[in-house]
Amino acid sequence: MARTVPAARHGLAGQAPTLADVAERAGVSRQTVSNAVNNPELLRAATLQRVLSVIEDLGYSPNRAARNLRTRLSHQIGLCFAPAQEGTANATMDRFVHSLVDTSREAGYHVLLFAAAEDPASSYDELLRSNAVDGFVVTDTFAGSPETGWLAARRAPFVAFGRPWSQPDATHPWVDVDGAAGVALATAHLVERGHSRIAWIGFHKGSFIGEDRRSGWCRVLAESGLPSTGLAARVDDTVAAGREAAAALLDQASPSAFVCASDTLALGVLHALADRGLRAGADISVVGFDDSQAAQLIPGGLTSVRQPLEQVAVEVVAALQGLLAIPRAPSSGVLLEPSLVVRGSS
Amino acid sequence: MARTVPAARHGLAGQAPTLADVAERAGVSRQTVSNAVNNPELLRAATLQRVLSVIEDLGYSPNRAARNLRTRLSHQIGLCFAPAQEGTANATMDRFVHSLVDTSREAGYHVLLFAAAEDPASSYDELLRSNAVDGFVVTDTFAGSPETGWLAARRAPFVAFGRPWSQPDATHPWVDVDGAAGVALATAHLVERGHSRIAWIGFHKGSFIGEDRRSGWCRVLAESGLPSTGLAARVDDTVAAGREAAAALLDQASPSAFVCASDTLALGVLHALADRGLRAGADISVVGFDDSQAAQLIPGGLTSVRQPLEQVAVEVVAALQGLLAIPRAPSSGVLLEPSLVVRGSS
DNA sequence: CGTGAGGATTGGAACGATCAAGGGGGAGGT
DNA sequence: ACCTCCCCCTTGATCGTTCCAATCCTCACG
Repeated sequence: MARTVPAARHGLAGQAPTLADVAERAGVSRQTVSNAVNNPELLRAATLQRVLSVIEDLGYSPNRAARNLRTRLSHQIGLCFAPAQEGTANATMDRFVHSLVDTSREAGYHVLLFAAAEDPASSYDELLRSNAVDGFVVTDTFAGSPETGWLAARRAPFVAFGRPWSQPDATHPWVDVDGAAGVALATAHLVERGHSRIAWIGFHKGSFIGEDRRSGWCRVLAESGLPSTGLAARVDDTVAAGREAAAALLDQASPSAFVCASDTLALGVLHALADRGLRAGADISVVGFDDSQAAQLIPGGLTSVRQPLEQVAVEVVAALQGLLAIPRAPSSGVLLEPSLVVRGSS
Repeated sequence: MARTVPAARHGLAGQAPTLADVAERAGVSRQTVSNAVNNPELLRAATLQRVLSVIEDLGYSPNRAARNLRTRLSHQIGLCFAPAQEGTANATMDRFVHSLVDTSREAGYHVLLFAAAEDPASSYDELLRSNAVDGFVVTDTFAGSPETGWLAARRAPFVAFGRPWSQPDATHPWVDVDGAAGVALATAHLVERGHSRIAWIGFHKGSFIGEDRRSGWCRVLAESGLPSTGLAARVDDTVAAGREAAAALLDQASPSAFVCASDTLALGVLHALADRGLRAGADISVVGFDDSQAAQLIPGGLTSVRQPLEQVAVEVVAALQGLLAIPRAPSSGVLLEPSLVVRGSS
């Protein structure tokens, strides 16, 4: 029946000190130590000082599991990690994830990665039911993904990076980058450079993102009184498709510049130019979208639209915090402005 | 004094069912439900069946926090996420992280990301003390990072992606890719193509990785009876440095091919070639290292050494599992062979 | 038919934190 | 002197799971 005396543990190496250990050593109760950590303003200055110094001495950190169990909060955010497709220049994930991790840390959250299983819903569901995460950050709502609808129905806290294109009645918070504005920047830049026949290579018509970006091109051309007919192509997001589309446009519409919906497509254009001995920048201008490593590093450099991913992360975390503080808060969307990074290709 | 009857909870939406709920409904004890989940072989077939179907009905998932608290295991792996530097073509993180997440899931682990704070040790320490993770995966031991030494001293379970170059007496498990073998592949490939003056552009002498990779170049040249003197440069890992080094070598040593320690440097070489109107592949061959997006997508394509990151992840997880199963297991290192992806630049 | 062996199942305690409610004591008002 | 209030701190209960030891059941065997 002999209960282990807490004091006996102090010697045991490898045994992390608990709140009770700190309490005993500081001569206060467990709750007081807890308050010292979570609500320091409740303690008298002298007591706080004493407790904190013991915490320091013992190297105490609250046990996450115990805290999570009691508070029903994990202080973890789930993120489904979809890496860049091989063969594309998509560059968002790396930078975004880093920003998200940084921002989350400041907000007291950790980022838990998971991969989508065969059944997408089950991964989310399992994490949620088991209380492993407090909420989710959902990216790639690009493709009109079903996750958002599913999570919303389940009343799970989540913030989307990407607008709910296909569900105009969606009520979840989201953060997105104004692709149309980015492409408008790019197009205006080319107009300013004196180009009058500016072509567009974008995604298929079914892509909301593609059409949104395209609208920026349309708008600036219209505002500038420049032609757009016959100057647009809509293709798959691959280098090969961009190359073919560029070749066709060069043959049929003699453009002097290309604006592309992605760096991948822009690289396709560069291929097509190289095929004909044309020089990017000098002979034909090219602008991409995403500011990928490839855009930054290829000889000459590729002018590209850069998404403010750091700020996206900040807004996402802010929205998620709001959501967790007030579960049924009114939803809202945040639209951020991208910038244009000018390099040798224009 | 009225205790809430468990049955009362069934109606409450939003309240996740607990083990006790399942037990009551299945007419067994909590422990039996626990066994059904964790040690099904202990139950009689009929009982197991019954319990599992109730679990299914109720949509029960064990509460992670409670389980972690009791077992002192979090089933989470910590990974310090260092994104690719802007302005370089380093491409390892994205692919590796994805593979790690996938492999971990199969092994029953989740990946927890964190960012290195000002004090590197404190981030690791806090996660460890608070029991947020069971172990770590440490990358970037490239720079002879102090984390490994610190973690080892703390007897924290961790596996390094990267050899303990600077600590030959290190006893932790590690997984690495044989850079020398990769560069040897690349050099042999160029020799086979008929090149006899093959230059090397690598990292500064202090870089163990750089010297390792360089040794692959040396070895193949020696084996082939080809010259190496005057054909090597050691510079910063930037495009600009690669460009300058290539220019200098072209002027002074008239090489017909370049092998580089990174795609970043190789892109610098491509710049230098472009500066002089030389065509990569046709006039001068170039091989990079890392198979970055830029290597894959630039016009012509850049031949590059590709690390088997998927397999690295598998080995890392396996090593970590072993470590967690037997804390003081003898350490071991795993060295994997990279492959060469041949593209237009050679 | 009792009995022991061994597998299946159970109840109580514990993991380490927070919540909710309950004191002790000094200051201030009556 | 007494009551009240507020501040600071303590005590007991609880979150949902697993560990441990004990109990129940089943069945073969003497």
